[in-house]
This record gives sequence, C-alpha cells and structure tokens, in this order.
Amino acid sequence: MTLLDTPRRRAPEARPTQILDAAFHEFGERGLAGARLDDIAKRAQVAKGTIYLYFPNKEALFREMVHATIVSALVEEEASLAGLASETAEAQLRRLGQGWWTFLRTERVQALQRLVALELGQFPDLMQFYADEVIARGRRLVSGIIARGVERGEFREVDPQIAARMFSSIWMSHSTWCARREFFKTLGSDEQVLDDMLEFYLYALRP
Amino acid sequence: MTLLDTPRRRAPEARPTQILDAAFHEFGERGLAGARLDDIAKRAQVAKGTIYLYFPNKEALFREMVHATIVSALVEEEASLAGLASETAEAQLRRLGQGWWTFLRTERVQALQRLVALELGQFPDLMQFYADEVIARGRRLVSGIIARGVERGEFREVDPQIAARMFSSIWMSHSTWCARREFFKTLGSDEQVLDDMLEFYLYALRP
Amino acid sequence: MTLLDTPRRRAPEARPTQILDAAFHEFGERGLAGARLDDIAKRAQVAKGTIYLYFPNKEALFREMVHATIVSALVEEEASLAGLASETAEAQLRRLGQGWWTFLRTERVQALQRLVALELGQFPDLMQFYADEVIARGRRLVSGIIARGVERGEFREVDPQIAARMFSSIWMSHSTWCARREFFKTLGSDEQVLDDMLEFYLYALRP
Amino acid sequence: MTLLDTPRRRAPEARPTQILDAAFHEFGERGLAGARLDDIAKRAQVAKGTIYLYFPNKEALFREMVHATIVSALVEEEASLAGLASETAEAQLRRLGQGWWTFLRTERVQALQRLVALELGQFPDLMQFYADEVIARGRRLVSGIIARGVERGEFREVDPQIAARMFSSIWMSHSTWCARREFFKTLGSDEQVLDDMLEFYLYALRP
DNA sequence: CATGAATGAGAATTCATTCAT
DNA sequence: AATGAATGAATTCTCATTCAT
Repeated sequence: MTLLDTPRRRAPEARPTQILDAAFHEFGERGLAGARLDDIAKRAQVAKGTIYLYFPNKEALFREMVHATIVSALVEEEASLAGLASETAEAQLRRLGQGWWTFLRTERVQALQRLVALELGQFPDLMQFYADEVIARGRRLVSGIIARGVERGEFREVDPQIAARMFSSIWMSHSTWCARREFFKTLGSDEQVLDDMLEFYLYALRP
Repeated sequence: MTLLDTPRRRAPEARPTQILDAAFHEFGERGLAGARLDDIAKRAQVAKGTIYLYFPNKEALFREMVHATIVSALVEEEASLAGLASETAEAQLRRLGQGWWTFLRTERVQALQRLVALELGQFPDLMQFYADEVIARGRRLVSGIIARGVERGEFREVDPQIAARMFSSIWMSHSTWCARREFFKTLGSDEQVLDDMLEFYLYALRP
Repeated sequence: MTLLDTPRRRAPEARPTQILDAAFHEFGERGLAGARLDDIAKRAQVAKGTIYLYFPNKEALFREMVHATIVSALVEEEASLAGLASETAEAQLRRLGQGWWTFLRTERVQALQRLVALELGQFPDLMQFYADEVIARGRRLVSGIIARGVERGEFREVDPQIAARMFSSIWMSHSTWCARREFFKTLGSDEQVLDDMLEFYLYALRP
Repeated sequence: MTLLDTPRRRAPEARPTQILDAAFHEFGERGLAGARLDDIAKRAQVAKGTIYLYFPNKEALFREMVHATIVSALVEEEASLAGLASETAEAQLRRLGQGWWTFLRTERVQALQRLVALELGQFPDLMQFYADEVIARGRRLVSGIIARGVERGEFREVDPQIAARMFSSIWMSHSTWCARREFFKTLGSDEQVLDDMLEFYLYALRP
C-alpha cells in the first residue's frame, strides 16, 4: 500500500502519473526538444522502455503532460479559491487576488507559463485549451465579481471584461517576476507584492 | 583591432548579420535545443560550416544572438520613445504607453519574451542583462515620469517604483496576448487594447 | 518421460500447437527477424511469457516451427498422394501431378518455400532436412514412377533422376506463381495450369 | 581518380552506389528486418550517418536497392543475351538457355530471388516491377523464339506462352538449386545441368 | 502453468561539428 | 573565407526476455 516496494510491479495504475510527473519536471525545465527521455525515465524511476508502454512517443508524452498539467492546475485553482461566498465585491476580489497569488506562484503554473510561451506555438490545440480553460476561465471569475461590484455601486462603471484583463495581466506578470526573484532585486516580499497589486488595482476601480 | 579584442571572434559589425538574424528566427520559434543549425544556415543563405567561422558553437551563437537582440531591441525602444519632451506627466505617459505598445508588439521583443521564459533560465547572465537593460530600464523611464507627476500633483501619491511595475506588467502581458490573438478572441484591435490600458492605468493614478 | 527426453522441453504433442501455428503465420509472412513475438502471442491468444514456457527463445521457436511445418507437410503430402496403385506409369504420374499440385499450393508449403529461400541459409540443418525430406523424397517418388515407365516402354529412355528434377522444377515454380497470381495476370486457372504442365511434361517423356 | 583516397571525400558521386552495393549484400543475406544499418555502413566504408544523406530511412534504402538491383540485373541480362541473331529457333533457344543460365546463377539474381520470395510481399509495387520486367520480359523473349520455331515447323504446335513458362520454371528452379548445391548432392556440374535442361526441353518441343 | 508489466540491450535516426576542397 | 559532404556521439525507439504475481 505504501510507496516502498521492489522495483518491478509497484502500484500499477500509478505508472502513468509517475511518468507524467517526471516529464513535467524535465520538459518544464528544458522544453520539448531539450528534455531527454532518459532523464525522464530516471526521474520516474522507471526503465526507458516503460515510457513507451504508456505513450507512443516523446511528443505524445509532452502533449499529455501539458494537458494533465493544465487539468490539475485547474483543480488546484479550485482549491485556492474555495469559499469566495457572499460578501462585498471588494472582499471577494481581495480573496480572489490572494487565492490566485498562491495559485500562480505554484511550480505547476510557473512551468506551464514557460512552456506556453515557447513550445505551445507548435501545439495550437493545447494553446487553445490553456487559453480557454486557464486564462479565459480565470478572467470570467474576475469579471463576474466586478460586474456585481459595478451593479452594486461598489466599483466605478468599468467594462468588467476589460477590468478582468487588467487584473490577470498584473497578477500573471508579477507571478513570473517573483518566481525569478534573483533577477529582480527591487521586488519586495511576495506578501508585499500582493498588497501592492491589490491596493493599486482596487484604487483603479473606486468610483 | 587584433583577433581577440573582445570575447567574440570578430568585431560584431563585420560578422554576418544574416546569421544572427536567421538564428533569431529559428531560436525564437523553437528554442535553443529545438532549432537546427541546418535550418539557420538555410535561412541565412549560408553553408552550415560558415556559421562556425563566426561562432564557436551552437550555444555561443544562441548567446550572441540573444545579446544582439536585446541590444537592438533597446535601440528600437529608443526610436519608439523619441521626443517625450516637456509636457504634462499624463501626456508623457500616454506617449510612452503608445511607444511601448509599438515596441513590445515587435517580433523582436515577442521572440525575446518567449526565450526569456523558457531558455534563459540556463543563462543567468543573459537573463540578468535582459532584466536590467530591458525591464528595469523601461521601468525607470516610467517611474521617472510618475515621480514627476506625483510631485506636480498630477497623480495621486503612489510609490513610483510600484506604479511603474504595474504599468509594465499590464503592457507586457497584453502584448503577448495580442501577439497570439488567434487564441484570445475577445481582444479588441491593438489600438482598442492600448486605449483600454491607458484609460485604466491613468484612472488608477488620478488623485 | 522425464523433462529431457528430447531436445525440446516437452513432448511435442502437449505443446500448444496454437503457438507453432501462430509462429508459422507470422514467420511465414515476415521472416525470422521481421516477426514479432508480441504478434505471435496475440495470434496464438496466449500471453507473451507463455511462449517462453515452451520454447527457450525466438530462434528455437522458429526452428521448431520450421521442423514441425516440414513434418506436417509430409503428412499432408502423404494424404494428397494416397492410392497411386497399380496402373500405367502415365496414369500414376497424372495422379501424382495432381496430388502435388494440391499439396504445393497449400499455404503450408508456400510459406515454407518463402522461408527456405531467405532464412534457411542460416539454418543448414533445417535446409538439409527440407532438401532431403521434402524435395529429394518427392523426387524419388517421381523418379520411381518414371523408371517403371521407361522399363515398361511407356516412356522414352530418360534418366529418371533428371526427369524427376524437371518435373519438380516445373511444379514448384508454377505453384509459387499461382500463389502470387495478382502479379502474373497471364496465368490461367489453377486447373488450366495443371493441364498445361501435365500435357507438356508427358509429351517430353513420350518415346 | 583511382579508388585509393583518404577517408573523407572519395569519388563523391559514387557514394550512393557504394551504399546500395553494401545494402544489396546485407539485405540479400538477412532480409529487410535482419540486416543492420551498422553493418551496411561498415561494408560501404561509410559512417552510419552518411547513409541518411542519401536515403531517408532503412525501408527506402531497401526499396531503392531492390529497384536498382532489378535494373542492373536487366542490364546484365542484356549482356548475357547479346547476339541471338538469325539462326534456327533451336539454336537461338540453346543460346538463350545458355545466356540465362549464366544470368540466373549470378549473385545478383540469386539474391533477388531470395528477397522476392519473402520480403517483396510487403512491397507490391516492387514485386510487380520484378514480375513485369524480369520474369514476364524474359518469358516474352522465349515465347517469341518459340512462336517463330512453331511457324517454321521446327517445333511442334505448342502455345508459345505456355512453353515459355515451362522454360522459365525449369531454368529458375534449377538455378536456385545449383546455388545451394551443398544441399542437393545429386546435382551434376552446372554445365551438366544446363545440358540436361536443354535436352529435356528441346525434346518436348520436337514435332 | 499463465500472465503481462517491466526491463535494457540494441537498432534506427538525428544533428552539432569537422575538414578536405 | 566559404562550402557541404562526412562523421559519430547522443538520442529516440523497439522488442526479446524476465519475473513478481
């Protein structure tokens, strides 16, 4: 039941996940072409051939890994965002901003961002999937809250769509900068940055 | 003057720009590992061996290409930003926002962004160079204008550093989205998007 | 009775004929190197590991399959040739020609021919076995009949050995052509071809 | 000009031929699946990668090799058959029988026969090419001579098509047997066998 | 006995790098 | 300087064989 067994025949249905996990790390670090199947196998503690039991080739492994990563990112997002319930729009936005901040700084999402930037040009369907499910979906959440806030007079009259785009642009950029903190010395702590963003953004919505 | 006056083998201006250009396209599209010297040579209309007359190996070519691209991006930026002269801070910001919008949507910068995301993790010096010269420098420009605006009472009391970060986060994210317009159907025209950003951002600075 | 009474691991009749059968099909189609154990297992409706319960390795399976195929071909031949009894030599030859025609066009024999051509170079003992048991034996049958025919004055004075070789050369070649009929459009029906061969051959023996 | 140069850059246009030649030997011996590119390269005195400069993959190399072999076999046939001119049909047939006997026992043709038997099932176009160009064409030559012989009353009234088939069946089978002489001890010398065939065959055509 | 997931050696293929011309 | 054919090390992929269940 636990994780310590002999080499052959471990939890059998765990194999694909194990490999996808290793693939996530290697591809996320070095990209599709740069990652070596050998390293993925090593990291997954699996023989090279085993990978081919579950995925027909490197590209397919890459695709499935990206897909799985997106899906599991959505699940994580769900978790980060649990309980936004019935309060003022501002409070909701603060909660959302906080939840997203946690979510976006996740290794999962950071790696995705990197892959999306460079490799997903060659996989339009995955790019679309990411754009729809991660970006657009997140944005819908925000624009919903903002629309309510505008309705209730909490916020000034903005186009919720546009405002939501502003929100996600700020959050996403900052998350990648904070992930590479060593190159951006002027950045404060992650909490500080979150405060900066919230303060700035909410000000822009005040009537 | 001698053969070894700089780390590079020859004065950069003598070195076939075609090669760097071709390298820029191929690397920018497929990354360091994914690009093939063969394709670079073909695109540069040069024999494969010729590349080795100017660059000791693939990685060096990549590095120099990134370096050159950053440098020439800065030059382009300069051009996009010419004549910000003595007006109100808001007018300056509008001009800057416009200039940057042109600059960021440039193929040059878009490719850089892609490479920065995935490949530059392996080249900290280049990453730092990019962070300092492109991002931080741009931000300094913005923060300078904002500081003046705050001083002059045009803008509310914000930390110019922070506000500048907000500015660049919004501009950079939107530029990559617009570059991949096919995946983000809800985006308006580039001009529309620029207006949205300016309107939103300036509102957030109003006293 | 014990585990090692013959070179093979178990008495042949107990060993799953399905495996040999499947092996026959796959090897016969793609040769020793080209056939995949995986496909053989699938065709035999047996797990891959099961094959190794009965045969130490791929090559041994191939050898035993060829051996078994030759043996069972001989049995089939016996059947095709039953009852050549006491008639004129010509009648006997006609009967034999007919029986062989049936026998040679058998999938069993056709596959054997294919394997003999390419793969049996590496297995001299099998080749010899085939040459002796199938070819030479068949020829002996023919030469016996011819010798009798010559003795009885039915046929002209030919060397029965040589005439028998002519007989088998004609029959064997035509059988492989008919088996690949799609490439030899000028061929008549199998019956027609048999008639052609008999007529031609018997004419050549007439005094 | 001669064949002794340094490893790199030998007669450049000879490369493909060199490789095809090596491929012919390896494939002819072990078949498509059994041959190793490594061995082909070694035999061609070329690096493994060089093969891929001229052929996209193993299968393509195989196909081109078979095609080239068939073509060059036809040329050899031409040579073996030069000068069949204006004599009696019987004399022509004797000459042809002799020429073919030389041609068929050629390593080139023997290897082809082996490949045709087993591997060409997967390459119907090559099989057809072989059937048309080698077999049918040879047969046409024979049937032409026979038709003339029948017309002139030299031969009995046979269907030239059928008689030609008989001719080639006898010649082809005997050539493969003689090529594997070690397994067919009763065979006389090649010359003896040719005499046997001619004598037998011509008898069958006598009026 | 039977299974089939797992293995890893070996074969095919790619591509950065070299070098004779 | 420039070329591009040739190289071979590195990588992907295949498949005979093993072994825990």
